[in-house]
Amino acid sequence: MSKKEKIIKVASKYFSEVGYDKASLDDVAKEVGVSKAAIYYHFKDKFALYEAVLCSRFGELAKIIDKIDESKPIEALREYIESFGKFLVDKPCFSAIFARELADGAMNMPQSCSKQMSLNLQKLSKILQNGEAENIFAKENAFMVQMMIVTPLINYRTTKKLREVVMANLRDVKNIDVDLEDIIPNLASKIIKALKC
Amino acid sequence: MSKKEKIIKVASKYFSEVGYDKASLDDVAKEVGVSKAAIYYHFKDKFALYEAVLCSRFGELAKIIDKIDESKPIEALREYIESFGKFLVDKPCFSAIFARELADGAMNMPQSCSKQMSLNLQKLSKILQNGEAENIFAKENAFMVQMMIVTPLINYRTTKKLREVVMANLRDVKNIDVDLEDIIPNLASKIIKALKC
DNA sequence: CCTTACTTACTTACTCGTCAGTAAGTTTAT
DNA sequence: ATAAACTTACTGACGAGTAAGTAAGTAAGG
Repeated sequence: MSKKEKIIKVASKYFSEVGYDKASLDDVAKEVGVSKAAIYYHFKDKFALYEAVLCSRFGELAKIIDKIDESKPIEALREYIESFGKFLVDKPCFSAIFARELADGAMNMPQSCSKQMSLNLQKLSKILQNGEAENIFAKENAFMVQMMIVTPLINYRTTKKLREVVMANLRDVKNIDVDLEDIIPNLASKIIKALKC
Repeated sequence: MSKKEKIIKVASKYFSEVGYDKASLDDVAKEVGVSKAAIYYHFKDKFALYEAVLCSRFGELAKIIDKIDESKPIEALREYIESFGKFLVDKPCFSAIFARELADGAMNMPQSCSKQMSLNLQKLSKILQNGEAENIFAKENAFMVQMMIVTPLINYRTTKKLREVVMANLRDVKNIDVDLEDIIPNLASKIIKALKC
């Protein structure tokens, strides 16, 4: 792995763990084993490094989503949700970064990333429209459905500690802290049920 | 309104708009019309001010949720979702702060707040259990249902600009940017449908 | 095949701005 | 008079970004 790739990898860990502002490039440099100026050799500034992290992830995701066959609406919707879920499981840093980005109003999301998010939404929109044409789904606001899928999943990862605190507070509420992997098919089934005519 | 209350109000605006780290107490002080040291007269440090903001909001929310009559599961669930939604509409600063807190893993959420969040979850859990006992709902993970309710709603507010960007990218995907008020009953119906046996 | 010119990929050592937090003094209300 | 509610003016630390230097490699010319 090149130094540049290593910088991206370590930076994505820091951005994920502590957020953009608290992530210190001094720390990133120290962990990579280079000087801070080496980061500035490869990236124009802190934000360019963040862009590199974000774009690589959103690019991978968009590729996966793009492959989904949208002809059978229910199967396609399940695959859409499960693909997204699997991506979060595979890329543990992505959940927190994405969640922060949404919470932040996607204020500093590079154009290329928002374009790829748009493509994902377009895919979902087509799936829903096909379902509507076949009288399987009712007419829906695609963005809202997107939010129903994306936000519970990305925030599930980020709230692990919160679940522990809540479980400590409430002894009678059980079985709260389930693995993300088990949550995904459950959410998929619920959303499909909610959308079916 | 006392200076202290005014500080909390302005601070909550800044925390909401730019997040904890970027919110500068110099800016808060300037907008309130006091010196920064006046903030330190009323609050031990920046985090204590943040706690005050957070606790006042979570306290109000918990009071509202606590009043819900949980005997009729479906009506109670609808009221739970709509009360939460209404709270977000009434307190526009809360969405972003809550969203950031969840994205952050609720790392710096004061105990008193996580306790009140636990109480909300307990209410939801009771509603679900009553529904289960009456064979209206299946057995559910209350935390996951909580996430399905809370995360789309809080992130809906924060993603207004993202929706505009997406709509500019995709001309054929229409009617995405609906008011939060209209989203709430829609989400409530969908979640109830998803949970019904 | 070896020297010169140039590039790549860094390092060291700094600057500069911002911002949380404070010490000490001042005004205001009771 | 004295306590509460401030203000002024500062410190100290941290972190983004940079200027200047350098070792190692590559290409070109003689």
